[in-house]
Amino acid sequence: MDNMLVSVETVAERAGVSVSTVSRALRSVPGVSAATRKRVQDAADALGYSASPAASRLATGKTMTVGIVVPVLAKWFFGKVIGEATQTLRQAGFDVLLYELATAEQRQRFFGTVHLHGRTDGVIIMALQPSREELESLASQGQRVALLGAESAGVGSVNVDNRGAGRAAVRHLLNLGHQRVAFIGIRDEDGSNLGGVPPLQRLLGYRDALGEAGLAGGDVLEELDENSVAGGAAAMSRLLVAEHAPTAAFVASDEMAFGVLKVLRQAGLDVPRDFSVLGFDNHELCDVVGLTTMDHAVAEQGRDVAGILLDALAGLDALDGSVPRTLSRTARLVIRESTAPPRALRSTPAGSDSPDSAGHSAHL
Amino acid sequence: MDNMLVSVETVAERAGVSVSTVSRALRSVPGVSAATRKRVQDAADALGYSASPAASRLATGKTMTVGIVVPVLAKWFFGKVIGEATQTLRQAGFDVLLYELATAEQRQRFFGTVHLHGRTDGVIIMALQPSREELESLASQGQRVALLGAESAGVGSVNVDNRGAGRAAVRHLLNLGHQRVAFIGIRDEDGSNLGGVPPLQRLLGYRDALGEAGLAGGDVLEELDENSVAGGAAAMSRLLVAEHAPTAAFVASDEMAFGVLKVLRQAGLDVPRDFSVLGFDNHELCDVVGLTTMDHAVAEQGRDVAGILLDALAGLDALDGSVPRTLSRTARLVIRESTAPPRALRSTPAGSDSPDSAGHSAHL
DNA sequence: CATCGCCTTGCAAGCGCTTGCGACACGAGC
DNA sequence: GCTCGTGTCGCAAGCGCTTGCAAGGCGATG
Repeated sequence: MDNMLVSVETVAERAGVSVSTVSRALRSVPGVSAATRKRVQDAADALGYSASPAASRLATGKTMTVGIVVPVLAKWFFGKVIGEATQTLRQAGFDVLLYELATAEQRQRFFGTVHLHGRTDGVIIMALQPSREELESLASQGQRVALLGAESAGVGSVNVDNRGAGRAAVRHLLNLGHQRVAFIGIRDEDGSNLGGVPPLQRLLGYRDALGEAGLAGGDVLEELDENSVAGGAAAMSRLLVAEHAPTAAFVASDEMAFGVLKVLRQAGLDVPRDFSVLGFDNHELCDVVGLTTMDHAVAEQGRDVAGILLDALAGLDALDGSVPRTLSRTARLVIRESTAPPRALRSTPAGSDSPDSAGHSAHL
Repeated sequence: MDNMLVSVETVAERAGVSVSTVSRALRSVPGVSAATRKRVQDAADALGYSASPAASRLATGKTMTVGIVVPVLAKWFFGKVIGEATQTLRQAGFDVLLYELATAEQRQRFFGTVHLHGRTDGVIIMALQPSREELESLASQGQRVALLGAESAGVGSVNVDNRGAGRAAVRHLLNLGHQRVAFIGIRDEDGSNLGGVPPLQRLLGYRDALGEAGLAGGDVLEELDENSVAGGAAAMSRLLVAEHAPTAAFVASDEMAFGVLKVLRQAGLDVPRDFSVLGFDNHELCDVVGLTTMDHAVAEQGRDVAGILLDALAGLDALDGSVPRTLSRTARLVIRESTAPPRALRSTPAGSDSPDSAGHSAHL
């Protein structure tokens, strides 16, 4: 209830002990009898005391804060994963400092200067592949690091098997009978590698599947664009004018897939009758539009990466040079209404299935 | 380049001055000649020096950090608005600490204890209506406050005219000829008032419009549920079994509207031929599904609320007791393909318009 | 009964920065 | 030539907490 005027001293006086005892008692440091500890605790409660973080940070060197770095906040994936991570971190008593590195210039500035030192004990870097020097810079600032959607030797990370997932996704399309399957992927914005590694892995998985099916020889049906509805739409538009247009597409993100669905609709093509679309993320709106996609347990990833950083932070004290944990999960196919066999393969002649066979077509 | 070992002293030695001069020079405090200032600056740069935030916080009492409090992160609206706000804050040299208050219990704990004191200089509270005591608690912790989606005397805030917007939305439906317009709103989760004031205002606007049109007498067509796709779907399902089902609905959030569209589709009803839907937010996916909605410039709101807090923080020094700024913006209708005159009013007999008149129907 | 060791507690020295105040040098004004 | 003001700078006292170390009290031990 009281305000900023209460300091250790006030508590010490009220409890009739020294400040050092107060400090020890409140932090459960051994060396204080249960009786005094309780007395101190009561006094602190009564006064509404809360230790000044600045002072204890200065004295201990620990900030009990971790940073989370993301390329962009206003995307479902990041909101979700940050939300989960912060809950986990908060439970462990950590505050979280947020850094959005939207442009290459911001990224440059962030890694180029000593900013984190004394602000955070560790940092979670999401969907950004830090270079060796960048990691070293962080280490020299005393930061523990955990990566999500990236990997680096000696650094804890959580990943999904994007290549395997890409392959599985395309296999599904192939198994349905599609011969011409396109890939719509994420292009790095402004030249830098903001796109990250996962998108590339998905592309490789796509090629894997095509190669295994003996379909690698044909003309390439790979289109990259920015990771957004508009980007997906633009990419699909380009595909529509290809010499031999595809009958299905594996899209590297659900948001882009939404754009793809939009363009297909505008083109008068029915999904999945005329064209199949398979996304990636299992975005919360997939269910609404009936998009088949690859789910990679986004919430769990957030929890995992937070846990890994917490481990690394704990390992600071336990001086066993334990290697940081690295997790990899495999994505799973979620079938909805945007994928089906290609038209040519239907048992009934084209057009015989009613245009509005409700419940069997995607809804965009 | 160097690490944590550089402190003011190192810089002072290298520049051949005292630590106090270094401190003043680096912070552009008057009382240092241009020559020495440059010398100090060079020395600091050469050493890669960066002042320990903990130490300067302890000494000055200012943290150069602001907190952002949101009820949930994984929603498009919050991601967007936080993103914009953090950019603005960072430009002003502030770090941002993130607090997600997902449950009533977390909210209780957050406001019930002195947590912010010494951690942040101010806090932006989003979509949460803080009580008088809660605000006083924050003030006693030395926090400046700015609100988004809430109002309180003496506190800066940004708001949209939700009531006017609700009224405008319903007017649009009424003008199209709808007689039975439903309202689907946001219900507070777990009993607390997490729903906030804006949803209530939208409901009042709905009633305003109905009243003005002389339609207030009929049976109530108001359904509340949680702010999510599922919630919207559930609410719409309930409306479908009403004695006299509505022909249009104004939905208090786009996400809920998506759920509404989903249920309508499942029920075999065409939007907008059989039913009109009007949402709220102008969610980035509205364009994809063709949802008519009320736009309230989300990004601008983020920038505005950050600016207001920044002003309040600056006003700390300038001791004119200037009243905090309060902004209110009006939403605007964005027409897409989910609204149209009710079936009964069509110029052509029912059914004569082809079922797949592309470009004129919503796509869910 | 004296001694030793352990458990509690307090003292005081920092942690790295900021800032009021005094010291000093210099040019101006009488 | 002396005083005074202005502009630069350094000294040292904190800011509020943590922690190594020493002091004191106690029961256990020989």
